[in-house]
Amino acid sequence: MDVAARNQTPGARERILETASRLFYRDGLRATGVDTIIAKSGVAKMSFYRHFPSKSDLIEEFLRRRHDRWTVWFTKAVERRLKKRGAGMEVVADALREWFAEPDFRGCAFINAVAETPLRQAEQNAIARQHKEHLRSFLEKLAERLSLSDPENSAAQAMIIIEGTIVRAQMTGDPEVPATCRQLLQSIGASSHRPALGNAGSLGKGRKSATKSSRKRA
Amino acid sequence: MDVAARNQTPGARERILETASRLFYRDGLRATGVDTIIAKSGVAKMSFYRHFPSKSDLIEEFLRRRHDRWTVWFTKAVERRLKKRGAGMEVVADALREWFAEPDFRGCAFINAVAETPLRQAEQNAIARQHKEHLRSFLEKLAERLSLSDPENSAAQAMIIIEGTIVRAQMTGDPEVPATCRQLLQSIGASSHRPALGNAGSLGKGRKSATKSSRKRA
DNA sequence: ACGAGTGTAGACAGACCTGTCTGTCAAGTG
DNA sequence: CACTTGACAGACAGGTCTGTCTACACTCGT
Repeated sequence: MDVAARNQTPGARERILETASRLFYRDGLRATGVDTIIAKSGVAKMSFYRHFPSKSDLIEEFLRRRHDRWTVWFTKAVERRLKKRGAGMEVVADALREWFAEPDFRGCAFINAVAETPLRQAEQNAIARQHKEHLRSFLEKLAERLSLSDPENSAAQAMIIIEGTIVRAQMTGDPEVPATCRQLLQSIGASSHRPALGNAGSLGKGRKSATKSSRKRA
Repeated sequence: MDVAARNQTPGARERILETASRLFYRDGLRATGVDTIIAKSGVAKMSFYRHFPSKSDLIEEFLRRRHDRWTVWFTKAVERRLKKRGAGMEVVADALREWFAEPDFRGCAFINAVAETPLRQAEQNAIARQHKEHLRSFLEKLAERLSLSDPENSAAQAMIIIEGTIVRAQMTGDPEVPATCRQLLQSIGASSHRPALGNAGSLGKGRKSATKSSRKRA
């Protein structure tokens, strides 16, 4: 029996994961009980525990899956907009706007996960951190491609702006948030980029040693 | 019996609130049960329910209290640094650094509260939103005092940067985060401010109508 | 035909959760 | 002294949570 053969039906595992993803994101990890997931996905309890030995396993799988899907979507959304001539880091804001417009948007699943997880639960927090590091790395490469000054610092700035934008969108619901995000993103790493505006300095080589970020964590 | 007479002892209510504040912030709202709070604050169950008819009431009181205390601390921390000649919006980053250095720092209690609260719990979310609106308003007045261009827009930018900084500090623990925040804050509303660097435009009057933020919410 | 794998249905255990209730004690006040 | 007020101690109810277990059905490949 090959791999293709066993995946012909939607399957219990898939239904569980789909339901769990929706509920975990909408209501929170802790607020969603396994009984609810089992009932809503129309599955037997033993089927649930056959596929996921514990709720934690399901949560971790949910986070990994969410990382995969979100990253694929985000990368495409950015790359698509990047094709336009003269496009820069600010296209990220437009991608985010698209995300925020989804009717069930409730912030970043990873920020939310960390927010409701005590420090002792190591695994969940680790997955969330990895997701963010992945995003940061993507932005650093993007900064390089765009010939921004100091890609590492530019990525660090972009991360702050992006996280802030997501949180603001979640908490206020204000539709102006992506526009403000766009302004901010346009201002980073602007030294060797788009010489038309030509305002060098002021950012990226600010006072004191602003870019000693090579050695991290004390 | 006047008001002064009944508040002579530390009291059960105070102990409950103190314990709850610590546990709610450290472990999350949902992860902290009333039994634990009652046990750790050395109080009888009925004393607890006399002062707080339900757990929700305690949570709301916790949030209101946290808002009061944090706001007092933050205002002072900013005002103190603002006295220095030439100080601008970036002093906020230094205040945040001070906060992040606290050993039990685990992000913003209000972001965390919203993150773990399903949309249907209106009251908690409302208090959190009010807290953020209060902060935004403070920043707008600050922007005015500093003669930044478009105070409303400057405050909107600052909010994104601040929220992002808090989330980054919480998720990565990277001690460089406040420095990056500082760079970003220095770049906002820079048109009529600190003419030495003199890089006008590029921000605040970016492409399209970036500052139509007067009409909010659709 | 048979066994392995996957599924459903639902009882059950044991922990934990919020909230109620009874009863005792000590300090302050008329 | 009698009485009120606030606090303590802890049993209890009723619900929900995670996770286990038994029993039965269907579909494969061999």
